[in-house]
Amino acid sequence: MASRAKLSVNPRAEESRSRILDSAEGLFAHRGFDSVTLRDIAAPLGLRHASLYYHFPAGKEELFAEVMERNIRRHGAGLAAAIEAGGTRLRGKLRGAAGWFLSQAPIDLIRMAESDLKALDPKAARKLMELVYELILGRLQRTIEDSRASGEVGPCDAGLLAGGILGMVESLHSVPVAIVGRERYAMGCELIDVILKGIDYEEDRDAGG
Amino acid sequence: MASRAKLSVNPRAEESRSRILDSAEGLFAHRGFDSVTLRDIAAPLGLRHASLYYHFPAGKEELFAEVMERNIRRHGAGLAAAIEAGGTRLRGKLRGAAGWFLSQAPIDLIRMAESDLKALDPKAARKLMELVYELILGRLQRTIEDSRASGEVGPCDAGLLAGGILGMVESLHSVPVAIVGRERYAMGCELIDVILKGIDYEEDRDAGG
DNA sequence: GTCTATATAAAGATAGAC
DNA sequence: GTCTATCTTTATATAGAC
Repeated sequence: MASRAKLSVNPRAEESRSRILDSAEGLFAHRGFDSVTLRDIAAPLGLRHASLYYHFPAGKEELFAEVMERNIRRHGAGLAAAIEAGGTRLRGKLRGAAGWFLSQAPIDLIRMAESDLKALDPKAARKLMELVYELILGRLQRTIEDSRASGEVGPCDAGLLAGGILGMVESLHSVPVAIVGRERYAMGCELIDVILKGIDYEEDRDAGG
Repeated sequence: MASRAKLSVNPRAEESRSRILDSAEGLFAHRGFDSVTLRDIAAPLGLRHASLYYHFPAGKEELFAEVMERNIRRHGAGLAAAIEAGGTRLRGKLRGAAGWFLSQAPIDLIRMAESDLKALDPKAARKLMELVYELILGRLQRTIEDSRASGEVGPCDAGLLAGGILGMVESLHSVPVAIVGRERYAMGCELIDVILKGIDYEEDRDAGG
């Protein structure tokens, strides 16, 4: 975020740049690097794809890397806020997290690891993965660890659970809500309740902190 | 599987066709429809991409649809065998399932739903999704329901849990084993144990059946 | 800043030789 | 059955006008 050399301080340029990132974020998040073309990104903005090169001279790869970093940071910030808003108990925090994840485009870590990141140079790919671990998985993990420290839950591998919960909740993105006839958030809460029971969560114990 | 009009009964053709499907299966499973080219599929077989059109006259889409169907059926069969081999208790069955999933290329349902299947005509896409539900998620669901019926676990939404377990276990494909220093299968077992405890699994109760 | 026009590369697909 | 050769389309990317 800090090391990028800005081409201009023109507010019009910055806004245009930001709108491009917004458009690209949704498309890349849903369909991945290879499935999205620069024309897909430019068209909804009324732009020609060539115009994107003014803002991202190095082309698609640079745009994608920047979009992904922004996406992960935004996800992390939203997650932190959702956990915070969930209250002092772990159940509320995890429900908040689930609500946040399900309100956003999926974070498909499998596709990221197996496909998207292989299109980037290894250094950029590594950076993005580290951001995911730091801002998303790490946040979830620390939330669980805090509850563990305060005795709200029993012994458990918080890092493993964080990944498991994320994978579990994100997988709800692919369920056809119209067919199963149930809201994703409600399903997320039920799954979280199973996990909580599985790690001896007790609502009545003091949450500390 | 039954309705395809075979171009030939020549055993050489059938074998070649089968080798193409094998090559394509691994590539498509890991990287998805758009990221794999016909040249990627043909090259490792010492073939030119044009030769694929002999076996799949309708081109990439036909090849992909057939590969995916085969992949799902193979996955379902392997899953059934792994569950069977897991013994009579739910814990063993689910561990068998986890071991199977982790021995195969990831099933990325998010990518399938959000990206891959959109490249197919809706009828073919629908068929593939139904196969996933019938042969993979359905199998897991029935396994849980059987244990529920025999009193091995408490009340639970088996369909929801099946999806949750699949998403949870598949997400292990993206963890960097070299960094966390733990086998994926061991992590899968630990997550399954949490789920089982969360649905009141009791090893000692009679599993019935 | 965005455009048009174009270069270049790579993709899916087809025709016809062998 | 697989090849070579080629067509067409669609990408990314660049150059230069406005």
